[in-house]
Amino acid sequence: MKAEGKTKQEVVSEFRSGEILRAARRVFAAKGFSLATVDDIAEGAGVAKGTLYLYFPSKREIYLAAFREGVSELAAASREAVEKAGTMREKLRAYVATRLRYVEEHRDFYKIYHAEFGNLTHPSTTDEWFLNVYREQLEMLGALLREALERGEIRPLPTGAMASAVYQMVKGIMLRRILGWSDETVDEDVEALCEIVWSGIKSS
Amino acid sequence: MKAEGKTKQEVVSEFRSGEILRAARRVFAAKGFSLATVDDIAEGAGVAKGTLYLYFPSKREIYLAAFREGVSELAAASREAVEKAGTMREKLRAYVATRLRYVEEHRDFYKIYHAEFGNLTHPSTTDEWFLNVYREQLEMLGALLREALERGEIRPLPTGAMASAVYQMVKGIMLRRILGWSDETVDEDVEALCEIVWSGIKSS
DNA sequence: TAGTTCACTGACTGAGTAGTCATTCCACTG
DNA sequence: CAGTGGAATGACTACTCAGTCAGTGAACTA
Repeated sequence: MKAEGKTKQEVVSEFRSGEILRAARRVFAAKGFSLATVDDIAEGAGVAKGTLYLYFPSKREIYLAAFREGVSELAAASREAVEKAGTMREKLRAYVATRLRYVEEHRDFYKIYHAEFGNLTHPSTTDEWFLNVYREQLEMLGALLREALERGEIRPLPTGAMASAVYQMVKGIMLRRILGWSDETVDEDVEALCEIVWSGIKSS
Repeated sequence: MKAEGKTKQEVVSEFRSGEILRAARRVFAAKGFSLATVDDIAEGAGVAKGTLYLYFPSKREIYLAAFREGVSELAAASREAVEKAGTMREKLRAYVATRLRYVEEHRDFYKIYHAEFGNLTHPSTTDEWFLNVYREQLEMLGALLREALERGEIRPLPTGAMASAVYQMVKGIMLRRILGWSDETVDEDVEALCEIVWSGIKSS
């Protein structure tokens, strides 16, 4: 019972999983789930294919592990940013800024995340899980909007529709940046987006 | 040289291609490109697999044919609606309404269209083609916004970012409807969306 | 009626790939 | 240094599936 911190084995093991996930994210981002092969990932991680299966039970689980990490981080960061901010307008800006910045620094993650959205209408690879994540994300925005609505800060429009619109607007700007179609800096995009959204929903 | 209208063969041939494409759209919408099999489509169309290859050279071409038709229709309808409308605000409403209504009646198409967006960051199935379609769609919106900007109808924000935001907002509402998460009627969604967008961009 | 054509069929082929497992390698122990 | 256990390997298996093609039969033709 050598119970101090981490055993050597644990360290090595974590290092390996980490390397595998890094490689997986690169490969899945570049090719998508179906076209990426397990051999690609093994090669990218610098290990033999068999080794992958010592750490993960299947290709899908590798994918999910690579994906979940980012999704959780992004969701947590968004939530935290919103909670910290004061006024509705500040919350909005915090939300937009946090997400755009996160994606800017995790481009491989964004590509997977974005691709997975495409599967939302035919749940396959990630089954129900990601659908629920999306629902929760919208629900968080929805709750925020309902509160603001009660305080009369925003106009009386269906909050569900507003939440979808805001969420996807942000995602659209992310896509634009990833495709290299934006000349603006992140901050400029944040600024423009906040302007549009806030003018769009605030009570006049 | 029996050159009146269509020969019997042509009629039969068109009927077959039509049936195949209808089946293809159903299958691709339900499973996505990779998980859909050619056998699925053949079964859905009520013909043998070999028959598909009399009408289309490959799985990918079936997919593209099923996809292109809808994309072109939607793009044409959007453009036409916008051109017919008078003021900027009317153009916006025409754009939103046309698209939401089209998707409402072509749900299978929307699922393919939506899924294909996910591949935009790793061009594979549709290669460059769909990327260009998307670019053109944004460009149409962008041009519209630039004109309005020159006339001082909307506020001075980057038109590219605005176009992305608007486009994706509409797409987000489509997704919401397809997932069955919207209690609103199409017209109510159109109304809400127009409100948000117009308030968001019009000059104050 | 016998002959010809051709759309159609579906069993088959071959390529590609997820997952396995007998073997090798190496770090550590006594 | 010999012995041991477990991590790592990669050739191999089992399977899926896009695409093929020899064969069938129904509709025409002479």
